[in-house]
Amino acid sequence: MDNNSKTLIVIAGPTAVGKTVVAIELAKQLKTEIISADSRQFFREMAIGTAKPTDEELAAAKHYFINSHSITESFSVGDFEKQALAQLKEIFKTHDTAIMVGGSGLYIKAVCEGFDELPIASPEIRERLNQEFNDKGIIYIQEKLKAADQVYYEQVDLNNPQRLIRAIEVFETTGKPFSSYRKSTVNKRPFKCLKIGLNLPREVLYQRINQRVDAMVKEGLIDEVKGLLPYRHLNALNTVGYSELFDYFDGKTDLDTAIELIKQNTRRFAKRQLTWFRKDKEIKWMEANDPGLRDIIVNELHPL
RNA sequence: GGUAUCAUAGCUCAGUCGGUAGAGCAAAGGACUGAAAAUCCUUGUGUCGCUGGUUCGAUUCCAGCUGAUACCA
Repeated sequence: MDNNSKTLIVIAGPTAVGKTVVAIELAKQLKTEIISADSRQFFREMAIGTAKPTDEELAAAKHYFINSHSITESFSVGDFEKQALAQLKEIFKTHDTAIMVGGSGLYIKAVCEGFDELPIASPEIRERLNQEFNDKGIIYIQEKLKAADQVYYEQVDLNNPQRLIRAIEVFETTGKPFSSYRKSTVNKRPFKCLKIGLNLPREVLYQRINQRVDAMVKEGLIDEVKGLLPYRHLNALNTVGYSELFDYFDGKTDLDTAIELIKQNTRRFAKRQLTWFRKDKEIKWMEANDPGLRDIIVNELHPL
């Protein structure tokens, strides 16, 4: 069979918009499986705070990258790209369509367009650079980048330590400037991506976010976070819903304030997701509460 | 009922010795190629409570009204 007949239906959109339900209904209708593109839901130790599909939902359609990794493993976008592509290859052996659902724009980009061949830096180098940043400040890091990669220095947001350190660690690992790797290659994939963006009026979305946070608290979010206190230094736990409660356990805020902050930071997160997805002109936007949504998406698969 | 104080951005408030106003927070917009639920950047949105008076000009001064708060009855 021709590879071009394979289609990955991507369901994107901000958190709490209702992506999970749509993806599962679609998977049932198309009798296919789901790849999750969510940078936190693959961690099995984090459950309530990441709003994973329920056991019932997981039973309704086969999901990949839910509870597949531990917070103690390092699992980057690059790893996700490779593993997701391998998984899709398997799915496409027996299916013409597959579904990818998630709110992590970079992860979706990894699968649909891919990245340039970039080296993986050792954790030691990054740790050392982070330490240097803490000790000597942003100017020092900026100067270090300027010496290593003048081109990227002129493009990058110089106030963003993560960007600066990433570029320096690539240089220190390979001896070649970060900018020399950046060619914005769009990788050829053996399938088409049909990107659907789900959205709701801002007010409705924010109301859903607030309600969902309250529901998480009722389900036991606070105990979940308490149990993860020993792992709080891990990157996986630098996450909305967890950071705020760590502050509560540190006595920096009271519980009500922490919960309000979770709501606020989740709203801000949703806004950032929308900014990312708006930039992607391939996305077809739909109202998440449209009752005929599933059929509209299926119709997109068979244009007249 | 009386007296006093207050009324300015979504919220808390500053300010204009009379020339239509600005902070913090909230919010909005944006960037982002292996940390991405991360990280970073930008932006003030206003009948200055209402109606009159004085004035070239009133958000500012004056009067009345409305509302809030405190105290006195």
